[in-house]
Amino acid sequence: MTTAQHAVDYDERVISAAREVFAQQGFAAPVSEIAELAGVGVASIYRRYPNKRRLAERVRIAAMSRVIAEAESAGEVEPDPWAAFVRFVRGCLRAHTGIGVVLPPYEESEDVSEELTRLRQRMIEHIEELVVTAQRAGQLRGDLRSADVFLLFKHLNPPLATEEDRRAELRQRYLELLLPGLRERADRLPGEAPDWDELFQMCVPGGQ
Amino acid sequence: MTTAQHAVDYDERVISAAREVFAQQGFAAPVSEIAELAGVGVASIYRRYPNKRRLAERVRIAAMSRVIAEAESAGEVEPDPWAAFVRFVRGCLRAHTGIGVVLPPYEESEDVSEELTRLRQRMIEHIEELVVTAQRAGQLRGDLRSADVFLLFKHLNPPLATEEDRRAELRQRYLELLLPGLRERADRLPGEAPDWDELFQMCVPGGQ
DNA sequence: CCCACGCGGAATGACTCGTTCCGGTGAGGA
DNA sequence: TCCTCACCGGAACGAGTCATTCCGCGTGGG
Repeated sequence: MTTAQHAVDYDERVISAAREVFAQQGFAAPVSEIAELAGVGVASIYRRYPNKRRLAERVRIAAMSRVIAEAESAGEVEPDPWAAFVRFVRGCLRAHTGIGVVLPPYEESEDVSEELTRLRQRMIEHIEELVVTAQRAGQLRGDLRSADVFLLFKHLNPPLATEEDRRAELRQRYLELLLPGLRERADRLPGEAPDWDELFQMCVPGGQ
Repeated sequence: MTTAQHAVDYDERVISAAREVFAQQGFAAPVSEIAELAGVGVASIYRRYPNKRRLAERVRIAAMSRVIAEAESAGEVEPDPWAAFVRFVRGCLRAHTGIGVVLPPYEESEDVSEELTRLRQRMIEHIEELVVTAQRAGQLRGDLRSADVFLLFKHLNPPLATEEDRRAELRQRYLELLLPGLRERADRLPGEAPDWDELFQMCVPGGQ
């Protein structure tokens, strides 16, 4: 069964590379890049998946499962609702979760598989629960909706935003979430300060 | 001078359309789309600008000037430092300011014009001042840096993010800015609630 | 009524990317 | 040791996209 084992490894490397590439660059990323990251030839990818779209679907299903797992474990590990919520958000943003792959539609006319639809529903329900629980405890601002969580994820995964995100209304909403967090407050945690020079260089065009 | 006036109108329409298109889709957007939005033929654009890059440079210079103007007027109009800061951020995000065009580098090896460099410096100084002033007044969280403002703008302009933004460190930082704003607090303003159904449909893939 | 001038949009050539094809290679059997 | 053959990497192919250029037309001034 050496051969079969080998095939499994191959699969795993490909899926993992696809998650990373798709999450960072969106589904428009070239297959060749996935192949390179996985250290295989493109043909090996096409030998296992009929086309790019199917590969993407597999990756999405895997990523959604991870998000669900993240939500479940967050609720179990952290008794405090706010802590659970924060743990979930942070967990989803860890690279290996691949939230960036969960968010964007592959294409306008994607015929969504049944499995994907079911997972999506479960995922939403889990997030809903985390939000509502934290709100009932008076720890999460009451006007937050689970849709906001997706919005937040989307903005934290810049390259994945689609046409609609640009709508002024959504930007407005996002800003409303952000600004209150910027005001000085006694209970703010110190937190680690990033390297300011580096941050500047990365954020400002034509950086010195 | 009817002809000259006509040419000016033309120019203005093109620049304005370019700002909109570039801000929304990034500099990779096709020139033809700018032409269509401006209601002119592509040739008319190339008759006035030698190539796409030069057009982009013009647009950036115009946008940076507007950002600077926004910062100046915010400081003058609002005596309260926090209000001035918020007004500036909101002002930059208004479509006609074109902050989305200011942020991204056009390309790796862009030879930045002198004018652009000078404007960039002025812009940074203005933002610095707004931030520091609000901090001295104890209204803006003290760990905010002007670089954060760019980071914020970048994330509020999803399609413009570049390779580097995805670095885990930056995401981490951004999250730190966001999360405190989500906690329940007495002084939170009510604000207008968006249409949740619509928000969901836009944020969740395969939306019902 | 004629004629440049300026315009819109089609044509061109370079390039990217999904998918397929092909020659090489190494493990395993004779 | 040599032969197979299943599997692999990367080159090849065809379609599509986009920056830039070219061309014939409409029109306003003479």
